[in-house]
Amino acid sequence: MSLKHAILVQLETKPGSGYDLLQHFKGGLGYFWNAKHQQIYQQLKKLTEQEFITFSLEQQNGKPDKKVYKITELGIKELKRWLSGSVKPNKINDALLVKLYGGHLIEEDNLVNELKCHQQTHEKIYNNLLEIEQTYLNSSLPSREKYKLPYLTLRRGILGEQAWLSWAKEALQMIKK
Amino acid sequence: MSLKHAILVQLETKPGSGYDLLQHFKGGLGYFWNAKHQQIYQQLKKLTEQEFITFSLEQQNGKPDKKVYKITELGIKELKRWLSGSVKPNKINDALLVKLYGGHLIEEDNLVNELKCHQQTHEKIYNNLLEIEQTYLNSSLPSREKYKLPYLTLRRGILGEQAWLSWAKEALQMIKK
DNA sequence: CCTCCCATGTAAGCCGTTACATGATTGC
DNA sequence: GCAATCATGTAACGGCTTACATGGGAGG
Repeated sequence: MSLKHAILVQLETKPGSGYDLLQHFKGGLGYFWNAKHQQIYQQLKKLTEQEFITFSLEQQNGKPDKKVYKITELGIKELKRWLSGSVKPNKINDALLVKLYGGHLIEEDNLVNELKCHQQTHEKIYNNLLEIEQTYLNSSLPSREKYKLPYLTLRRGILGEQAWLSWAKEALQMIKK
Repeated sequence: MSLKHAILVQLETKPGSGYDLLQHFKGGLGYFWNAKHQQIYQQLKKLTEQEFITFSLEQQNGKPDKKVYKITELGIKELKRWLSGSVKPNKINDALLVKLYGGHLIEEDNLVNELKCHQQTHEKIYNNLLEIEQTYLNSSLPSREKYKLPYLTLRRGILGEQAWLSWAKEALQMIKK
């Protein structure tokens, strides 16, 4: 049930539309949570009903209208309540590993191709994260201080992807042998 | 929708009860998928209806009866079909990172404690995985060859946990500064 | 023309969690 | 006595995915 709180956290730092939130969830700093637009719009609706957020309509020229959401006092209270509680360690449900585990039932080429395909995806994400890190590291000291905690989530992404890529290299070598 | 296939993969290597499967999902080699008993029993029911698995009742002395499931020909066919397809990269939904991201709203001590608490959990998992690795590495060559692919999923776990622990160390240092 | 981007939603259905339920045995 | 382990399930609810739906503007 953290999508709600992931949205609240984002809106607390900066008001935005459902579409804006979606971009964040796709992009780098949204590394920590994934959501599709359908789910985001549904949650925004619920959060509005609960009065944790409000929205104002913004007209744009040449583009559709936007609903710009921002967090309310009540929303900040709820967010603080949630942040003060403890969260459960992340659980891992990785379909690729299920496939590997049962890999003896299929052709080796299939396995190798799948791994290489995933490797490419992870390399892209990794490079993307490194770019964002560079932007952070080149920013001013007060800015770096301000975004210290979000930067830590970025670091989690970077170290996680490094580990994934090391593993993939090792795995490909071992399969080919 | 991979829990079904995670179960099939497990039953393909060795028949077992719902309870046995649960232990696998909790223990080391089940690192790649998580499930609670309620969900496992439900899926076993569905898989039985679809005739991908069958079960036989086994009586035990001093313990409740067991339903020992095993995969059918049809089940193996279905499993091979699924294994031959491609799977999507894993998505990350990490509540701890959401909490960190919004950490400026709560006290630093809260954040540090939460991190340390998760650190302990991950250390336990890590040590557990290393133990299993030792058992694998000390096994006979034909055995090592046989469990080559499951071993790769174990390696994923080990490298993943190493990365997590490195990150946590870094994060704690950075927060305290 | 076709595709991508912007921007928002509804509805159906499966996936997963939480709560509830039972009952014997073993160890502290 | 109390908790843990073995062993299996049902029911309700909320989370998440997939499919369907609309509609204008920009660029190739």
